[in-house]
Amino acid sequence: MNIGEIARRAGVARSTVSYALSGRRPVSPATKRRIQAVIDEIGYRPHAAARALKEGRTRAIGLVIPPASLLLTDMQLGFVASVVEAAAHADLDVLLSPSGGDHDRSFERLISGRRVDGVILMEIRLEDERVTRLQQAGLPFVTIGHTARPQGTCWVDVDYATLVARCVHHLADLGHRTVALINRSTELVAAGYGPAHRAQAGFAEAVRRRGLSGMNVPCADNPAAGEECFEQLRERHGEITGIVTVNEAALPGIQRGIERAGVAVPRELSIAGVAARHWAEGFRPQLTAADVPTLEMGTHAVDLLLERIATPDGAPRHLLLTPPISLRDSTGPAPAR
Amino acid sequence: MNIGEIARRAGVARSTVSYALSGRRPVSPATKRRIQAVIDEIGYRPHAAARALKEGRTRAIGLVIPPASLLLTDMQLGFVASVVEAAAHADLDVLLSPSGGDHDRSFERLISGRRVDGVILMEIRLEDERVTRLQQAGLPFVTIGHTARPQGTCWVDVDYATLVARCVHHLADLGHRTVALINRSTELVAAGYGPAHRAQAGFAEAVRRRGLSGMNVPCADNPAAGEECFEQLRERHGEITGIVTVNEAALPGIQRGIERAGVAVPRELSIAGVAARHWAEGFRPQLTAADVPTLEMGTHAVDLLLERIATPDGAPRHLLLTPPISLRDSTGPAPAR
DNA sequence: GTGGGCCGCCGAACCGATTCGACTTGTCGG
DNA sequence: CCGACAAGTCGAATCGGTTCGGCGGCCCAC
Repeated sequence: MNIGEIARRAGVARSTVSYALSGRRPVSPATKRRIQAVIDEIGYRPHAAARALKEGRTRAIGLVIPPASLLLTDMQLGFVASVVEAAAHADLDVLLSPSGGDHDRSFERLISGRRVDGVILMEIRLEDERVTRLQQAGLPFVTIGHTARPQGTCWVDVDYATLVARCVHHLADLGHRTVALINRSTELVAAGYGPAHRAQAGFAEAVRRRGLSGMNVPCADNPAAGEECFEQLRERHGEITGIVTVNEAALPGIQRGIERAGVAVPRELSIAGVAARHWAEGFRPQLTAADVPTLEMGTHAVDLLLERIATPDGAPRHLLLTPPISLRDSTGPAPAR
Repeated sequence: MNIGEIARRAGVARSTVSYALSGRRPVSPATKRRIQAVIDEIGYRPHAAARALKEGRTRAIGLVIPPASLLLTDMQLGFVASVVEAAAHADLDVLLSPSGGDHDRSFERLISGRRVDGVILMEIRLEDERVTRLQQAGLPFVTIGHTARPQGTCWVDVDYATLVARCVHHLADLGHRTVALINRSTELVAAGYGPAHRAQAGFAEAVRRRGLSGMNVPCADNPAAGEECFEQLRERHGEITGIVTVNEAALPGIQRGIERAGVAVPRELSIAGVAARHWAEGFRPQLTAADVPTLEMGTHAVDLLLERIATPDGAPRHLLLTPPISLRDSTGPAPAR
């Protein structure tokens, strides 16, 4: 069931079959029909490897995800899903590669084995050796999130600094004077994870501008940590009336803490944040939040990558998204003293 | 940077380079060293497509996942992660293919484009056309979960019927007389989703054997549905003292319902279930449950697949796992009347 | 009637690896 | 001293596509 077999059965040359399928040269309607009939009959499809070898491109992209041992957050999962979706739409296959840990063989295979035409990188660090590696290999790539020197690369990101700042402004507008940021974990910040850094920076700046008193609280990415974090906050800093959170995975824990403490939201305490819509709407009461558009981001990443594959020497394009804050039920006027 | 270039620089024939790398024929130590030196210098790796073309295998496997629009449950995510992990360990690449919905092009590309050496299928239905398609294509495959006629295929599955039955027996042993099963959604059952069917069957059988009164309650895969489901159960069937659940995604909602209703677990109500350990331990109080060994299952699936690829005509092997029930804090003696 | 141009198709080269048969050495035994 | 044998290497064929140059036949214009 190769192209030669099709050609034989249709009584033409292999090249004619190829041209009939690709349309790169005219083929008479009669011949085209005969070829198509044979193909329909035996269900032929070009051999991907043979085509890749000759064409010099694989019609596949790589998606580099955090190592599997760490559980993916819902947001990361959303990216993966949307990238896969968008790629399928563009008739591209997606090769999954865990990176970090001891999985660098997989990453290396992807790159130097020329298995893919381009790569999408998730969970970028401010200094990221994978970016360096891809640059030196000359393989087109797009990152979700950006490094410390974002100019030279293509990326899609959410403007955490601005979004967190907007949350702070929103709370300040409602009269809150003392607010806290529940950030990602200390380890992530130490590892140079951009969103955590930028959230912190945006928070600090907005707090300063509005003359509020604010504190930055690190929190691991899981419900238990969220609950503990919330309890400590209540215990030690009872004066806080507004919370901003960028830690999606901690939300269920925060909610649990709130309910156990019997705090009324938003009457006694307001909460705003940055989260995937799915999580914001799952929160009780529904969370006022900037909804991270994971689906759009995956689509954009694939689009940018395709563009870059087509013109590798074009100017690198970026996309910094600033989704609007959806006002839901978790924020309200600051309680009277 | 192809094998010819290496050969040229090392002053040998291309075939010699190939033999030096594969070791399929003896090459003198001196030549081998010279070749290795050149390779180390310019960082050569064989071109995956060329190798695949000649060898007739791609060193990649396909992983067919539910369509991305549906959010993956934590358990499904665990499978994906463990398959990717295990594959990386065996130096295999993983091609992701969403299936169902309008994504069948992607599935078809995988198969007839011979992009992969084998396929792992998730979320199998009792009657599944993808299985039929793979069989007729003669492509080795392993399913996670099994169809109505499991004899002819390779699969790895969790014995839902037995596990649910064990939960029922556990509750019965503790003196509970009226129990409910919180199952997956009505749609899934209607679509012929095996685990939901088998959970129901196992529950019914165990309830009958122990002479309990029991009811089967369908529930969608999300927290909100879980909460509603729990509330209805309390409202209409207050006599229930034991709950068995196989609906992982509903757990947070169930927990919320319990807390809002102020029910004491396990004093007033016992809960047991089947869930990934991660979820069972995240439940408050920690959930007595059969921990679905997602990590093991992915590893086994890859192992079975590799075996099948090596000997496509061997007898199909299955693996039906029955993990033990971990006794945690959510079950206790039935309350006295 | 003949030359030019175009349409439709064919044959061969090529992509980068693997693998088989054959060839050149060198060594050892008879 | 010559033949057998083994070790080490080379050249060519092959996998299944795509693509380039060329060739035959037909139509049309001069």
